[in-house]
Amino acid sequence: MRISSRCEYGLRAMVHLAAHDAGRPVPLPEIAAAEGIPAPFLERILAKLRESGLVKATRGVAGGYQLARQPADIAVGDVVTALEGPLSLVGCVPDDGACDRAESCASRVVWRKLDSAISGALNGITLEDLTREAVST
Amino acid sequence: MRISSRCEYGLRAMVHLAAHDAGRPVPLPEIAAAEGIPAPFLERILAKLRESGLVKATRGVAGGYQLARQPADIAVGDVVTALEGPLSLVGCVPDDGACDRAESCASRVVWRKLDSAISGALNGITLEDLTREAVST
DNA sequence: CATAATGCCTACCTTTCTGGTTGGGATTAC
DNA sequence: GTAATCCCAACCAGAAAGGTAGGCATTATG
Repeated sequence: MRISSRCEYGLRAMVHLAAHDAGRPVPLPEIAAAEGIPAPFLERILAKLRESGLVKATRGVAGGYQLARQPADIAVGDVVTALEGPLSLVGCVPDDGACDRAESCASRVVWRKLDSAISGALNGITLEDLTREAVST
Repeated sequence: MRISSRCEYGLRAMVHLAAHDAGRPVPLPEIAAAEGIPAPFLERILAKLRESGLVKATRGVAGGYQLARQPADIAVGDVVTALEGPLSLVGCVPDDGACDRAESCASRVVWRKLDSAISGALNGITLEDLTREAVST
């Protein structure tokens, strides 16, 4: 159970955008260089974030990416969900019909609790919280 | 971010052992049949659990598996750690030297918090807690 | 002892995911 | 028109997941 690079990169990029927001869009190569992320890879990550409505892109020469909402309105959970799909850890937690064994339901208690612990942790932190902690360069 | 079948199967097997403990070892095929787990796959899972000292095996005709400790002394986190390796989600959380970027350290706050939320949830539930909830067949 | 039930071990296989790269387009400020 | 930028689709190597096959070691029982 490990966080994927995609997810880590995505969050770092979002924090970068939150910290370097000065009205103008931030070009992808700049983010990639500052964060040490392979540019083509970051491109696909930002594409997902754009499809999920978390960032907006401006094309053309002075283009780049910007947060679509205020940093205080974007939770870390939003970013992770956009990149990794639903936070749910096991199929039977959201779906009540997938579980037909008695013992299975016993362990289900665990996954359900784990699920809420994770969502709680991730949804309780916003990008604004993170920029406060970052060394603003 | 999804719980692996290995982990789910392992926990179910452990709950089964906790619920069906009558002094005699429970043979693997019995667990496999009761829980709907492919026997050869379960075999490797139990091997890991045995190496981690969570179950003990008896060979020979009336052999099988038993919990190595009392159900109240085995946390779900023990099982997950045995099967999935350390619970840590990202390399830089335990290792202080792996992180050289300022922004990276900002997101580190997230992973650290997530880490403790997960460990808290998993270490707070024991097998005994789970057998209390299971329909004891 | 022979046999059958069991645990133990190694190797293999297929599918999917991860983390990338390549290369070419479309848009737009200058 | 040109250069910077976003957009997109295809491809690729390596690892992991999930599972299978087959054989060896141990032991209770007749």
